[in-house]
Amino acid sequence: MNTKHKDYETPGVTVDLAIFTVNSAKLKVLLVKRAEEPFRGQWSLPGGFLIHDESLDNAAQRVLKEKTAVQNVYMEQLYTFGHPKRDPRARVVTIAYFALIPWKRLAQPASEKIVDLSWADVDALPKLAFDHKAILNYAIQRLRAKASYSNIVYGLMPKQFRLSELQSMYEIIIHDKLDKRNFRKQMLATHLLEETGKKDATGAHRPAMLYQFKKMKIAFFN
Amino acid sequence: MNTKHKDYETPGVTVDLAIFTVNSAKLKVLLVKRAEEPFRGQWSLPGGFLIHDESLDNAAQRVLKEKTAVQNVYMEQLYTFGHPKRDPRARVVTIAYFALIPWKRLAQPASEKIVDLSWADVDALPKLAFDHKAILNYAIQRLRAKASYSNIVYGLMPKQFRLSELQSMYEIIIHDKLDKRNFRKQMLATHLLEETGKKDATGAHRPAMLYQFKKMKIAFFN
DNA sequence: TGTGCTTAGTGTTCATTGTACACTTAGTAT
DNA sequence: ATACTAAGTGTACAATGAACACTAAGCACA
Repeated sequence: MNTKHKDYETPGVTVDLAIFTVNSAKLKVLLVKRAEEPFRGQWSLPGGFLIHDESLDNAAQRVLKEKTAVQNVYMEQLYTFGHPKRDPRARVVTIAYFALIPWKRLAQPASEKIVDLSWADVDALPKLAFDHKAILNYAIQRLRAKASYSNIVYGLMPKQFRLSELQSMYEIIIHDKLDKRNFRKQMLATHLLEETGKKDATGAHRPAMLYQFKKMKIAFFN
Repeated sequence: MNTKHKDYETPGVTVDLAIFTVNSAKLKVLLVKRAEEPFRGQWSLPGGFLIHDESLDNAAQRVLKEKTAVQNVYMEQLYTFGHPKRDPRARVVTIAYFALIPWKRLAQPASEKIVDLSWADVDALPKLAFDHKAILNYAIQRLRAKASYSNIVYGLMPKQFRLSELQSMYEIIIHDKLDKRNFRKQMLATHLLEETGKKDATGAHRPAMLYQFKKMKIAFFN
């Protein structure tokens, strides 16, 4: 258990977050412009070193709150990346998380002010620092996979929404068109949705019933 | 990026392995009796500190080889555990892996000799050191889940086998009986199996055709 | 006020997949 | 030759998934 043996080492331990939202029909991820070496000036995933007495989940929550000012959103541990050369200066192992935030919950004016933060379209990413491109690809893959067999997409929806909005969210994530009638049938069959009684009368057309989730809990279909 | 800041710390980083095999119709996991404090004398999952210039996967492979003398078996990263108090003496973050080994590939005489190693029945586990019980439960859950929607069970089979043996393996993992005719239909429909032409004529009954996997690659059904 | 535009909302048919179920075959043992 | 054991095989029915088009309700504008 002696961590000072010459062959052993105590790598730095960080958490990195792939924080997703959807806006303007595009899947976006939060990027941070690095203020320090290495990769100064390049875009990267938000992250930070593990702090004393803080669990991994807590560290991820802390970073999330620092960068987005939101809490209580869907977050899960993704994978741990530890290639010896992933940081050019020192050995750093990073535990990657991914999080989902409904666009409406983001304080847009505040985050727009911070020039070093950017919600980047995942289909038009800049060059990223470290191995963050690989981490992000892994996160996107997981998000897309889970969207097709769970209700993880719930994490991106506002409190109340039209079924057509929910369908659009699925379509954006899985990159495919869905049949309106089948989609509604399936969603209502899960009994995870409930009518609010309210109607959304915006637009020059028939108003839509607003729905909400009975409780925000991730369920698995099949 | 300064890891010496007072609030930061560089925790120890280990890998721990849940190494499974099946023998006598029971799912077994490899345990190691701890020779040192903390938890001296208690059973634990095999593991070890990360070594300089070694990737996480390599570290896991190293531990696997040290304890079982096998290589080239199915292994995947499971989850990373980092509760601040999971090791009573120092902060240690551990990246858990799980591995599957066909019983026949284990050099039984050699491993039996080592009194500090034990293949424990997962339904009759001793008290485990650290949070290894939680890690193991997580691993078992993942194994059972994956068995039902992938061909991960392949990792537990010998080179050649009867279909009835493959069915038994599934039944042991998922803890349920399967229909013989439906099972065979489904397995052959994947086209991942091929007849060897050989027959296994052991036992006082009709000999069975021996099958093998076309290539050991994990596929997903559904 | 009525005509056109837009999105909301709704069922049925058909194809595919999954599930339940029982008898014959080929060998060994006695 | 008879009994025992596991191997091997097909069909009918149920459940699920996929394709598909029209009516309803509101707004805008002439």
